[in-house]
Amino acid sequence: MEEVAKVAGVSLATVSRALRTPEAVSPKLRTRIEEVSRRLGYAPNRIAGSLAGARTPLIGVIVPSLTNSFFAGTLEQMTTLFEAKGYQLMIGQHGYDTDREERIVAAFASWNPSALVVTGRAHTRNTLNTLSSSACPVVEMWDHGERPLDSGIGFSNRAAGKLAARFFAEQGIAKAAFVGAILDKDDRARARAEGFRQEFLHLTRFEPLIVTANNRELGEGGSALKRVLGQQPETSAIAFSGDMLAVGAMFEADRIGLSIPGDLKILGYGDLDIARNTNPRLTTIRPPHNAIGEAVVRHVLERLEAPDTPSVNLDLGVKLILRETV
Amino acid sequence: MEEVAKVAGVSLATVSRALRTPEAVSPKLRTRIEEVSRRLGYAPNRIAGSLAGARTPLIGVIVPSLTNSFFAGTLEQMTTLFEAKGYQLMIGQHGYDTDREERIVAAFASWNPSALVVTGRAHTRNTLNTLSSSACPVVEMWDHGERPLDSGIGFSNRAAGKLAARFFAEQGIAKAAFVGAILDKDDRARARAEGFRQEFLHLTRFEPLIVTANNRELGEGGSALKRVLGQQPETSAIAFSGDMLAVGAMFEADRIGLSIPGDLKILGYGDLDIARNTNPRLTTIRPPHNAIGEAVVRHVLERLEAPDTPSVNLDLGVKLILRETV
DNA sequence: CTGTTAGCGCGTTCAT
DNA sequence: ATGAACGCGCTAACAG
Repeated sequence: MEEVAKVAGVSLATVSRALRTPEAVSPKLRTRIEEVSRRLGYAPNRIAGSLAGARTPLIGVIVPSLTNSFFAGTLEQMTTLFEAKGYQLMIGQHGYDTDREERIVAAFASWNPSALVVTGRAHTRNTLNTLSSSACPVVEMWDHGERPLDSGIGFSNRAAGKLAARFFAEQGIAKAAFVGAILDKDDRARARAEGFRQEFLHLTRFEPLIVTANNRELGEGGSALKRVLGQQPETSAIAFSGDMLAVGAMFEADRIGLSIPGDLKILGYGDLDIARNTNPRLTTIRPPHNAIGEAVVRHVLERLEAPDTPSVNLDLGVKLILRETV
Repeated sequence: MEEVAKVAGVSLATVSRALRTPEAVSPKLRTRIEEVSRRLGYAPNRIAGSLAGARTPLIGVIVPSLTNSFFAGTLEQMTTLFEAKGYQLMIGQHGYDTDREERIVAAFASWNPSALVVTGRAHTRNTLNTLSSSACPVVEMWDHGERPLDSGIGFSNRAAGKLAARFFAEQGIAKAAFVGAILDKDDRARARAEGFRQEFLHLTRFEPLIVTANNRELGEGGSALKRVLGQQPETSAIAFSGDMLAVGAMFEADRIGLSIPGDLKILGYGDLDIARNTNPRLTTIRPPHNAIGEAVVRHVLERLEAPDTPSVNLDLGVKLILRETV
């Protein structure tokens, strides 16, 4: 910057202003400075800039997994929307491990980000402390419940589970099952399972079978189906914690000669692209995936532009997409 | 930090040392300082630290898309491996837009990262300039070719296309097609398409049909199949630029009563989890996805630990996974 | 509108 | 082994 200033014949401060707040510099100097800094290939040092300015254009976003297409989608959306406003996403991933989350949150907070976005509502004490003592807006996304730390934007996973149970109960199903991926670690999937169990029991007086899958991929859907049928042969309907598991079960059903929905009804969750392309097409519950990313960005931007904007706690709801597997 | 120093009754420098290089401080003071800083919830300011230290623990990684499961997988892997060494990933995504890439690279470079990892070999002049003038190691991943900017770790997409063509040619196929997603933007998919076309033409003297799909999802695979059959009804084998497209085509084939591989042979690319679960199971080409992430991390770590480590240019190769759709 | 000056919070010499 | 002092590159006040 010193060199630019020297060549352009101005002071350091003017160079800084010309690049940071061009409207505060006379057009003549501005163009000259811009020209010189381009010619010299000058790139401002963000680190020094933020040290002096006490704020970075960084938004920390922490998700459990990057390969989970929901989070990948949210991140892709947020990246694009924030980029347009000059913010840059700092992405963290903890693999459903709250201790790892704690370390990542601490690391992110030390960068003085403009905002911090985390997934879900289950955090360690320390995470909570770090989050609440950081000066920036904090958003908990992808879940909904009472009293978020700061702002909450998502939907009730428990309600999603209940919706599935109610749907099955209305069809007069007595023997149902819920297959969930890593229910021990994924508290949102667990909330759906729990909502399903409670509501189904409440409405039908039958206790549904709950089965845990080891991951959210197709192969596990197939083997989970076998386990369900082994433990509860009369099962006539299964709800899954993800579309991929559901599709895996459909493939497996095909292999063992079960017809869908005749012999077995299948309900997915996610409404991924694949859901409207299988044969038969998959009935599924759609979370507000696009709405979440948009709402988070909009809210954070508002808070950043008008710091007195109040926190929010939004429930964006879920939707049953009726197709052909139920 | 000042507060910690005061409470512990030492100087700022000693606090810094106790936290940064504990072995340089007497055990007594060290434990006292650690205790105090924990009690006070002191979190060092990374920004100030890097300004003084002239290097950040940040690794910039730029991919075209986060929802593409290959890149998501590589990122997830890299996140975990780098995290274990105290590095933090800074992730960027440009949606196959080289101008956006240029801006992201510039933004990342201004953070003084420890390393910069980009996807592919096609970049704008400015990107190339920024990259080569940044002091850190630079890795171009997911593709292979002559003379990378600094280090290259990937495989030859052209060779992958040729492999598919050779495989079809050996089966005596005359009417073949290649369906690729966004071939206008994704230069790696285009390299596969081009390799396929050249090799198939070379071996059979038949020009294959090349069709572009608008995205890499299942729905597009189905409609691409219809387009292929419309333009070249005698097509007996199709290679796809992605497994999801291939599976979409399989579903569509099922709907229109085409049997696979009897009436139509299908070859995927990616070897996603779904490939070994469809009925019939999908024959596909597997890129070295896990090997890429690992190799990038290993190489970057080596360069960081021993700065005189030479650059590399690795071709990790692809593999044909023979299953039941060909 | 422009220049001068004072830090931002820490790592790192250099003395001691 | 410890402390004092400097400076990393820039932005924000202030003065002119």
